[in-house]
Amino acid sequence: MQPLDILPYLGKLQDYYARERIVPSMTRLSLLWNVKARSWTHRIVQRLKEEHFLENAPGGRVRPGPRFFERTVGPMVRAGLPQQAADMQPELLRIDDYLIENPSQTILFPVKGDSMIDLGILEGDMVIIERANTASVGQVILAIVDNEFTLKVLARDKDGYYLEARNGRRNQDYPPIRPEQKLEIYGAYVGLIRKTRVPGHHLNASR
Amino acid sequence: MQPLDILPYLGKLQDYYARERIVPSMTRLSLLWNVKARSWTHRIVQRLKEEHFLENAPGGRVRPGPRFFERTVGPMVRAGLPQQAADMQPELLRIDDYLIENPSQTILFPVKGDSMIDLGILEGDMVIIERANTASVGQVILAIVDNEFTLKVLARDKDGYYLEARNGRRNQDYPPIRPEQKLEIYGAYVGLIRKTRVPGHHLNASR
DNA sequence: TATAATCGAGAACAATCGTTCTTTATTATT
DNA sequence: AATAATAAAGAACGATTGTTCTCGATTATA
Repeated sequence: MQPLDILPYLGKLQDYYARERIVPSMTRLSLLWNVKARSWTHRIVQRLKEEHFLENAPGGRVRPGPRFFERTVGPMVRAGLPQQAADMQPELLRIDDYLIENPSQTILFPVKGDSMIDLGILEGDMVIIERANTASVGQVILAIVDNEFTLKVLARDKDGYYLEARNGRRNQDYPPIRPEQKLEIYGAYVGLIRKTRVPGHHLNASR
Repeated sequence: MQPLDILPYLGKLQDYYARERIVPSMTRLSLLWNVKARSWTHRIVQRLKEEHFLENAPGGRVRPGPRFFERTVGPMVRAGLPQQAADMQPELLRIDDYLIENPSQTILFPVKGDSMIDLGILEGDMVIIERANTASVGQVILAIVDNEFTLKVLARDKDGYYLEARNGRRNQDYPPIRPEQKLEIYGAYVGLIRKTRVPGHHLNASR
């Protein structure tokens, strides 16, 4: 461990960040930490940076680093019990972070039908589509065919590009789609979210 | 719609925030938005605050507001192109709010194996589990069997409760699991997220 | 005890910050 | 064509920023 015990400072900052979702300035950090000198606060911050609890952000500002959201693991952890609980906890934005890379280019589309069931895309799911005009063969894309959106696999043979479904059991119901003239690609399938719970219905509604 | 079209500005800021996880200063926002005057940037920021895309943070700084993480939801069945829908305001959805109802009781678990493939749960997906000690027959639950987590369907016959897989093609590989003594339920399957993009790999890497 | 390292405070600095005010272009409306 | 509203830029303000330097107090080590 470091000579300077930075963990109490880190704890206070973590609590503050959970409240305000921002790393404050040196002056406000000094107030939060009961440190009189901004220079000393500055030094503590640098220690926290060295330990990757904090890191530099553009504009000389500071943001949480990779270790900032680590949770201290208690001593009584049963074997096999949720280690996973540590990595993702209170940050509500993390799922969003995980799934969405370019927010302005990303749109959700509810799925109708079972034409892509072999890829685990079910009716009622929401597919995450990132806008793109091009794609490569084998990719799952959202295309516009006859003024309707269709989620299919982009394929190609000697006659050109076409769209394939992925439903092995009802293959005859989903023949390949060959566009009359042009194949308009709207975006690429980059992820999926599914909510199985009935809205408003709570599982443990014992109250 | 607002007189000043703030959505393009919002989009750029959202992308920036996805990268840097910080709302920059006015000066840097001006650079990002190609606005010459900091005063004009200031005004756009205030519009975004009025619409609750941004909000004030301690120290005169700015942080994302409640609507910052909303995603647009596109139409799936409706005929017509999205440009036609320009007049009607698009539906917005926050992924986290949509999926998670009780954050403190919710944990993500990565999926191993294909035993639940018939329900569209694939290896590599993240299932959303809400803690619960009880469940009803037919529900998908995360149970603890032999100190390991297992995602299965809760079933019951004359001999008592047991766990079923859902893989029609390899049924013989996943026989029903009958606990020796007690069946420990960890939580209920309430949703799923899937990221198909390879992390760090951009689809349109044409540079 | 002597000495070095660390802890903590204060002062000072240029740079940047958010904000406000004024002025000029552009657009829409009458 | 006249008028109003909006979009955009520029200048300037004091306040706050991150950083560095210096100097006493405390602690550990030799």
